[in-house]
Amino acid sequence: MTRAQEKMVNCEKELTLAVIGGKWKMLILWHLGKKGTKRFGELKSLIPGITQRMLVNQLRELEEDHIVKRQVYPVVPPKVEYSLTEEGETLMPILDSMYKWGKDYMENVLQKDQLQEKKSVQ
Amino acid sequence: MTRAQEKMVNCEKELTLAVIGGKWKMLILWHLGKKGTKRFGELKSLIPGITQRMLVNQLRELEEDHIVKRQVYPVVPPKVEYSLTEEGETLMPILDSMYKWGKDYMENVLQKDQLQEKKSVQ
DNA sequence: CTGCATCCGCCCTGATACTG
DNA sequence: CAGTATCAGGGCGGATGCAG
Repeated sequence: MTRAQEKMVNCEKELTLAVIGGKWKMLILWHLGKKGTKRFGELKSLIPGITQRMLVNQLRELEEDHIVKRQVYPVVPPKVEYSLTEEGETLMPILDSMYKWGKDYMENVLQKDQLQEKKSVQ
Repeated sequence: MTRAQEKMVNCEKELTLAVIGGKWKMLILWHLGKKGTKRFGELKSLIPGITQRMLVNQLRELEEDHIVKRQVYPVVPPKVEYSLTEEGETLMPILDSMYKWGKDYMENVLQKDQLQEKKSVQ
């Protein structure tokens, strides 16, 4: 039983969520998908606020789920590159649509919320 | 600041995840989207394993995010109906694509995993 | 540079009992 | 029927220190 399978209980949607739902995973996938292969340190500086522990942790889970590929170069100092697998690439359309939905939602719904707050204050 | 906004830190994708990412939210949205308006008790029996506490909790958050509409009928015994808002309907394509991706992923990737496990056991 | 180990606090979740 | 109140447990995530 893989990591993702343990989380999927009711429906295949849950499986997808289990794969991309980690706190930092969408950001990692986004960078790897849009900008291609990245080194560990590059990812770390591309994602403000993430700790080393969490970056390693999330990458390991994505690797276990066959979404991200890890390439180690036996040099000193160490060099490790991460990239999307073919399966990982197939997630990008979903991330794109989630990005668009979130953007529209922020503009449409949340803006209205703020207007109503202002009204009720007056 | 709404519930969803508090969680969105880096990117609009995170906002979408904050809206649908609750443990039972996708299942709730799925049932309301595919089968239309449902009463509280109907939802509860449609989602095996969910507790009353969590069903109330997740519905309240979806309501706060303007994804689900709550209609109360002042009768005895109480009758409360839940349905998707217009904003909620716009989530359905994303849930559909997540369903499809999860299904493909399960067939392609996870099946291969199981084959490899069998090989390594032999 | 890239990681692992440990400790720890907090939130999410579940179980249970009670109510209008 | 449709909730609310309370308590307890577990896991996720942060901080820090060490290592190859």
